[in-house]
Amino acid sequence: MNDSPLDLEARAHSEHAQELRLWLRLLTCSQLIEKRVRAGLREQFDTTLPRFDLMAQLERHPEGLKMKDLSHRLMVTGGNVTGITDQLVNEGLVERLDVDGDRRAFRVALTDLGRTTFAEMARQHEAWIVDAFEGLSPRDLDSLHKLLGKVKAHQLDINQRIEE
Amino acid sequence: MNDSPLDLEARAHSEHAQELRLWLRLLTCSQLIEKRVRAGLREQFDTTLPRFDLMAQLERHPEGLKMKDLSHRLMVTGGNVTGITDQLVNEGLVERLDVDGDRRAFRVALTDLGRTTFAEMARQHEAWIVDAFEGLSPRDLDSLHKLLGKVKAHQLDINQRIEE
DNA sequence: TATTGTTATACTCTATAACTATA
DNA sequence: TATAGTTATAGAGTATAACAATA
Repeated sequence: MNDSPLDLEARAHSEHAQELRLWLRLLTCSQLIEKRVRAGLREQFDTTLPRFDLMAQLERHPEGLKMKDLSHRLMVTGGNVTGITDQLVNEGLVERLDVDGDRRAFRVALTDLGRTTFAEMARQHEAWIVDAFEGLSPRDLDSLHKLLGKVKAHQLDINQRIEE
Repeated sequence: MNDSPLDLEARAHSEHAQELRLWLRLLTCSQLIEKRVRAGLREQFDTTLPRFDLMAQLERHPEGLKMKDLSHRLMVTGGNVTGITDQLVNEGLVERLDVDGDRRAFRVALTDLGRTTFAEMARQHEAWIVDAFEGLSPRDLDSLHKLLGKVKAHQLDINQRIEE
């Protein structure tokens, strides 16, 4: 498969070099970890990250989530959620349940099989992630989390401005 | 298009909650920024991130890069590089040049048009990135860069072990 | 009229494997 | 035999837009 280094960080060269370098490093880190997670999900569970993410959302909402909520939470458009949900329904991991008082919508929820399957995947997923941050002290983890919190807050801020 | 928050961070709940939360936040941040960059490249330049990344590599190597080097640097397999390169060649942004002493290979390099086109894109790209990290002080930027440096080093470390 | 969800379509990116041509 | 690159294929993910059913 892929080799190692990737020279993505190579393209920083202006007065805003600091921001560019940071972005490229951020992108590199998340791509490297994400590649590992995707590969693991495919090899060990024959599944994909979007499917895992959808199930993760449902695990936190045992009563189920409407398609629209899923679409919003997963940051993808409706048609995609339909597709992924269909796959999971076909495999018996997920089911569509009625919503009282709105016959257009329904709740998507994990089945028993879905719950036990997800538990296994989540356990393994956790191990990959712990491994990914192995080199960092608890203090580092905390600093990183806080700094990224600022970044995230600013992004959501921008998005909100755009939506209005 | 997409709304705002995304509840991806919702799935953290074990003794390793710290690592999981960090990963989900890291993923969220890079996805939010990446979405903005992709949208901008599409809307303003009718191009894509992989194409931009390929051109960015070439800009740093005016003498050109071999397909294999590009494949390695961009972390994708050879067939993909052929495809993206073909597109860029068709649009006159990039060209394939001979390599002395190896008639199997050639150098891919930016054309004059490619160079001026890329310069424009890079200028805009930089503005998006600066904007994305607007809320952070130079000190924050630096801390973040260093911490992510540890993460990256560890990932490359793991990859190396796997390759051997 | 607006909303929920589906369907149909098209495009990009990706990996894999078989292939050609050089080395 | 090994390497550089291409081709062919298949699959995942995405957005868009038109559509049906219900509110």
